[in-house]
Amino acid sequence: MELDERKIRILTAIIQNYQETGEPVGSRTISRSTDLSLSSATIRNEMADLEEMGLIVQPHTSAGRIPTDKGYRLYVDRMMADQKREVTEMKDFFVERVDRVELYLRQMAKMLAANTNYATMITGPTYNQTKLKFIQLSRVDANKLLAVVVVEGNIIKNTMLDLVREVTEEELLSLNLLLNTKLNGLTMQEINLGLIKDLESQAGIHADVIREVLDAVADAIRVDEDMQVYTSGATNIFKYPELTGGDTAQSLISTLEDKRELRELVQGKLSETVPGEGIQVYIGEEMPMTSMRDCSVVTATYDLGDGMRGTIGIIGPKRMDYEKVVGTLQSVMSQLDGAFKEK
Amino acid sequence: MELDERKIRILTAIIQNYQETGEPVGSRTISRSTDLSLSSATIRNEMADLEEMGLIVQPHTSAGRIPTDKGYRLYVDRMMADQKREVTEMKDFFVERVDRVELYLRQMAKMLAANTNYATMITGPTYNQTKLKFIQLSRVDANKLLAVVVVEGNIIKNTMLDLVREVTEEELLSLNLLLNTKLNGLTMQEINLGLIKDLESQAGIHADVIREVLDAVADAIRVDEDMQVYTSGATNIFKYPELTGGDTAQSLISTLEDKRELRELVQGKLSETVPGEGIQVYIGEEMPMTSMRDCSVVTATYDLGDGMRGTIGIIGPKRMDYEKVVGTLQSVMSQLDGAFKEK
DNA sequence: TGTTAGCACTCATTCCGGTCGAGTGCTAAC
DNA sequence: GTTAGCACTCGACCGGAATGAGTGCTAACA
Repeated sequence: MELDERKIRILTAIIQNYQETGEPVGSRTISRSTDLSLSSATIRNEMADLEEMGLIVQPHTSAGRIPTDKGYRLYVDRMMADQKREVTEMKDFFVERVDRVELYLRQMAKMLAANTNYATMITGPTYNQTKLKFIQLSRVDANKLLAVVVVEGNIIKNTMLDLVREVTEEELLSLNLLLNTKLNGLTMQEINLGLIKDLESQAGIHADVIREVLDAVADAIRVDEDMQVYTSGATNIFKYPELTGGDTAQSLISTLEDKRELRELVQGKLSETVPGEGIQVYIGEEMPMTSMRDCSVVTATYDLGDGMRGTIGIIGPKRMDYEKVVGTLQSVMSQLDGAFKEK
Repeated sequence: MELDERKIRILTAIIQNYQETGEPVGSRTISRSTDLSLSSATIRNEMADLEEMGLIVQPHTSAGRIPTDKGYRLYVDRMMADQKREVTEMKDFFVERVDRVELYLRQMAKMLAANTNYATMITGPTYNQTKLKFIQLSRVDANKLLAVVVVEGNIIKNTMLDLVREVTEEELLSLNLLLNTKLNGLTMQEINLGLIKDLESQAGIHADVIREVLDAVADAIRVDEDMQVYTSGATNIFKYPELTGGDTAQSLISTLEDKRELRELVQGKLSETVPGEGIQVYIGEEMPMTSMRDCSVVTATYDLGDGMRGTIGIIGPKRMDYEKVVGTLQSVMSQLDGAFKEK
């Protein structure tokens, strides 16, 4: 079966109409709304073809047609290919510049949800490739040290560590000096066993302490476990009747609330993301999570500079306004790009 | 109208039955379920009295009765007066001891939600009365300082500050020493203008810098703005049909998601909480927020020691199991009590 | 060969009337 | 004061008729 220009225009018309109304769209509607000036009967013939091709279905006999996942996929792919997409302007897009990434991302999620009317999620950046900038050990109690670690982008992390062995004031001082001179500017990957051995021998204090300190440092900038996920606008999904029927709404909100699952998803996806464009669309069954089988998810990877990358996701019904969402995400990307980079 | 023992037993029976089923309860049901051995007709007479007193209503003619807010209030007040309440044991109540209060509270909220099947919220502690324990200024960049503030309970806060004026290494060293000796052990309230003047004169460096640093310290331990609120189990409300009808579920979840409103509520409530027992019950209309008009909220104030107090709230339908909830909260309170105190 | 008008058909939705049953209020008897 | 009996109310449920949007198919038309 040939997929000619007219069929595509009809498919597009169906998708766009369904996007607005959420109702199955009939042949008459298409016949009037498009500028093809074809009668409903002709449209019906074409629609029969489109259905045969698996791009649209009717939810029940004698109802209008709605697009299938495959239909959306075709539409989205064509849309993504059109590079002449204009960046949609955003209302109220003013996020105050703060030094806390966390707050920034939280606001960003909120803003995105308000602008798109979909649910949003945004993950904190991973620090994989990030360079250490500053390490400071301070005595807080007799046998309690506070380790403060600053990485590039001025992200601050800290942990408290209980010492098994006493450390003198002088040892602490030299340890601080040693750590800063040796580790500064290195990424986590670059701190290998050889370097650790090297440090241990040079420290002049017991190896246990060094080991403990390094563990704390690693702990402070650990990525997997406490990668934060911020969500917003979960209740937006109530705006789409096709998601509120049954318990899809409930399970969806559950997934958004319990961030663990989202985190795993993102970590799985992130690794396979192509570094290029970065914006990806997952439609219905393409999502691994069952709770999102009735949704589409658009993700984008942001880069705060210095290899600190995270993911933004927009979760909505399959009939979401892909064009707007992709545009919005691109505009956000450009805002985020290097937002925390040194000026 | 006299409220004798028998009426109270009937009211209690109605409330408890309604608690389980969520359906209006009829006279026959009461007649069989209680050990009063009265016929349904007698119960009907009593129920008519109870209705006249405004303790129960029928949702429509010829339906069973359900308790009113006033009825619940009576029930709860009597229950709270019974001090011989046994502490309900909790399943899976093992929160790993962590040094991060945040994580701890988050887990706590989750655990509570899982145990009670209601939605829960828990606020981070306020630091009003908290004493400073340790201050550390470190140079990160040429004109960027990192201020790390540790308060009692080993809560760590930090901010980055940009200096308008250069500070030498020696100045930094003496500043650290000065700050620690002068401010250690003081609460925020105790750092007044006289003390600041004193510091400025002793510092031997420009007053601007002192001012900037103190602002940063104040900023780091500021309480109002970024008091965190952790919620969990929001989707539990889907388990109660009377909350899912209409858009109450939606607006409820919205309120839980958008923590701002909760924060304001808690801040309002907290101030008027009597320091004694601490557990309070708000039924239906007693809540200031319209989105919670169909709910009851049970709150408790916890004390981590050193005056770090916060609030735990459990949000459920009016027919929530007050007895269990109050018991659970009390058990949690005893766990939390001084959990972060130095041993 | 592509397009269109007409027509019969399908099927979800809505409305309506009837039945059912749980529950009540009232009265009279115990 | 308690209970049995009875009429009454009203929501819930069910089945059928009416409605209407939308389709597929066929035949006519350009």
